[in-house]
Amino acid sequence: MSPARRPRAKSRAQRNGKAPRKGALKAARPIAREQITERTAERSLVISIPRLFLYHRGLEDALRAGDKVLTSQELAARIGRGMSSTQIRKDLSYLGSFGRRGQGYDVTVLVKKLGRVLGLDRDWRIAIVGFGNLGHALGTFLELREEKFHIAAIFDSDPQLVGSTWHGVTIRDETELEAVLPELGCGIGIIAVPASVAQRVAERLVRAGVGALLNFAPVNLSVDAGVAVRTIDLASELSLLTHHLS
Amino acid sequence: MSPARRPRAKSRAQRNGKAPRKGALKAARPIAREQITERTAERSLVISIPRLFLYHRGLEDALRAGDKVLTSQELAARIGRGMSSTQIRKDLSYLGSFGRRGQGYDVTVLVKKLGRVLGLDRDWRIAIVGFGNLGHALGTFLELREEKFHIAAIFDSDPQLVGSTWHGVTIRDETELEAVLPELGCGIGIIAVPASVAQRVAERLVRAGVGALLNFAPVNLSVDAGVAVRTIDLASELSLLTHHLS
DNA sequence: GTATGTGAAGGTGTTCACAGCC
DNA sequence: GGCTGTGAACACCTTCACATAC
Repeated sequence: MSPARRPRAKSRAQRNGKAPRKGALKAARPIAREQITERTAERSLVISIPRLFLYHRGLEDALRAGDKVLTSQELAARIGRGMSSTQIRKDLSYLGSFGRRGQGYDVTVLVKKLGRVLGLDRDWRIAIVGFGNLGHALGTFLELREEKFHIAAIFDSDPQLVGSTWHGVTIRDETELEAVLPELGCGIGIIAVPASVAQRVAERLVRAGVGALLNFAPVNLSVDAGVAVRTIDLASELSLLTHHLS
Repeated sequence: MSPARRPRAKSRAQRNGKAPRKGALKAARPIAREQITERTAERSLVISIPRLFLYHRGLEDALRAGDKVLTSQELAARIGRGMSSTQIRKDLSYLGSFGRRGQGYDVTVLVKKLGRVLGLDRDWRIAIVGFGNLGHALGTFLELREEKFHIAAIFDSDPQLVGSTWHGVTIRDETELEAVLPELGCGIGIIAVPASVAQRVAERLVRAGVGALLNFAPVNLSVDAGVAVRTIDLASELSLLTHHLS
């Protein structure tokens, strides 16, 4: 370590003579007593997955625009809103070294790498439960716009709907869920049913082998640890916006 | 300060003789050089709005279940997933002292307080741009399920739709947006148009006086600071789930 | 020169531990 | 006894500053 290398304040470790703390990695933390909830299980550690999606989208845009090489600054500018080039470099460095110093990042290489990390290089089969207005709209949207996602099963409790087909998929009665779903190999379930039955539907989907749920009912689903849940609550989203307005 | 009050490690301030740091509040930070982006502007400071919505929903559930008083632990259990009672108490303490020590929180008082903070005690008028499958589903959902939100204007570019009415609202041509919208007093705009035109629609909504946007197009909208934007990107949500599965 | 990659510093949000009160 | 409210401790994530590489 050469002299004149640390013009900022002295490091905390130097000041108090303690060894750097990062090594321990929360080894012996006392287990929380007041809650049975398992301790998150998800280790996001510095790099955040949602941010990687932003990068991926930005890079895809750049690719469409014809860029072959992109610097972290250019990517940050493309993404906009508060993304710093440093943050991008830091995140990407956790996936390995893909850039060339002095040049930037090869767009195709990086898109491919991110795609693999994010699981975008595979196709996914989806089951929709609840094929009313919302379920129908979601299905249409995905079927038309997203090549990676295929609607492989549809369930509803409305006798008027059950039996008809939609884009080649037969709409089945909700009671058949456990019987039919396992052999269809759907990893993802979309819950577009009223709030009152959402929890029950979630449990049944999980029992049928679905490992991830996208929930549009305004309830906090509780499912086994190991099952991923994302809830999109339109009312909450709107309320967030109103909060900003007042 | 009595003796025997600090069994944990000595405070950083004590160890290195520095005064507590929290006072300064990032006063003279050098302005970022490499980006023109304005410095977030949003101060969330410890308490997070989305979390308050969780509390609000949990309390409403409790109210429906007949609870009059709730402890922070009970609320945490009701919300589930990684909410700690400490976190709840800390957040609520920023809004004032509403609990009774030894007892808990009065549910009705707290619901009302949170509702006021979150802007849930008012009605809101919404404009929907793009009335295809998704726009239609969103409109129906809100009209039927959410009393606080009223669809007050609908725009589409499809001549087949323009002119017809839906729940008493006439569907207008998108070109009329600037002419019609200002006098309808819509604070919120929902963007349910294809990604390719979303940015343009956003700009026009903002010019027509809309202060908050809920965007379903998979693009990062860039709008004036001061306009709130929430983007719900179904593809990204699904991709997040797939990441969990692989 | 330019841009990446990365330890260390710096802030921010969460958790702890306990005083205060019922 | 129980539960709230809160300063301080802590862990996490972001930003800085600079060595390294092109």
